[in-house]
Amino acid sequence: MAFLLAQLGAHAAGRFAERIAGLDLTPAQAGLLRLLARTPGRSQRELAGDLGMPPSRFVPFADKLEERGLIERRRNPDDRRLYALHLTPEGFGLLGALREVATAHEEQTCQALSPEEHEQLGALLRRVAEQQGLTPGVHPGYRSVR
Amino acid sequence: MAFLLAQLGAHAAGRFAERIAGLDLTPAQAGLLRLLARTPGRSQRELAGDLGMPPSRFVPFADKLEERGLIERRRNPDDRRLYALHLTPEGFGLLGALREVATAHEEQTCQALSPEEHEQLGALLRRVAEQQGLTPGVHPGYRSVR
DNA sequence: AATAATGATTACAAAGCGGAACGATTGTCA
DNA sequence: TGACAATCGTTCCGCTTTGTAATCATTATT
Repeated sequence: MAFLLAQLGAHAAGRFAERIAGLDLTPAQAGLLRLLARTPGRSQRELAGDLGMPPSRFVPFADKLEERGLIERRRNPDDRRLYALHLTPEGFGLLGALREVATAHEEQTCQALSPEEHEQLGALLRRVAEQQGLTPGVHPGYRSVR
Repeated sequence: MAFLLAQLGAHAAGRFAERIAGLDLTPAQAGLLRLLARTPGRSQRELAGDLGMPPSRFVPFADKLEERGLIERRRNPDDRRLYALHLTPEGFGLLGALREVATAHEEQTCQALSPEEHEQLGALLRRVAEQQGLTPGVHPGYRSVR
């Protein structure tokens, strides 16, 4: 059943990747936008950690989003070593489109379930996730498997 | 909740990968052993398709397992173009160890649930998987996301 | 004031990826 | 029967992705 979980998880992740490709986003990019929406102003190293990538790789990764005008690097006056990353207004706009895609994806994925079962499944998964020590909203699948 | 599914799936897959690393196996390698245990004698192209990798990449992939004496390429007398892949006795032996790891992984993953809930979760996931058109036992996560 | 530690960045080598092309074998069809 | 297309396994190759180590600027430590 853990196999089922991995199988379905990969399937859901794959379908989601296809959908957001229409917005010209990869799953990792969407993950960063989501992280910035929830907690703005964090340093690149922190964010890289949450996304599971080495800091060296985060730099060109953030560059692309900055060039597209979706995120912004602001200097931290208290500590000029680190940047504070923020969403631009364009970034917030794209985040809105992202949410729409996410809810459509949600519906399509759980099509087989009644609303009650849907809720039931969510409750069970949350219990498992919590016991496993997963941080809500942080997706460990962006990084390779070690 | 589709996000939760992907998150948990990646987590489960990652932990499983760590476990079987002790057997010097990657998830894809374990997947091939499992496929061969269920249906021996299939061609490389078929197996590559199930694992979601191009045939060109399957060759060195199978080479490693053959060098370790876990699988065997037998010529098909009826059609000498294709090989028939089989598990060796050593391969069966390792498969046994693999099953033990899998059940331990299963237990550890669903620790938070009672036996009834465990069964309940499995039933829900199977319903979703079937409706989504997933082939039982075939893990789409070995291939990159398209 | 000197040295260590931290964040962002660059440089670079290694591995992984899939498509195209090739030889061997088999199917098709006139 | 013979020519041609199709299939399987394999090799080749360019491209991308990956993580580690070195570098520079800034801050903490002593």
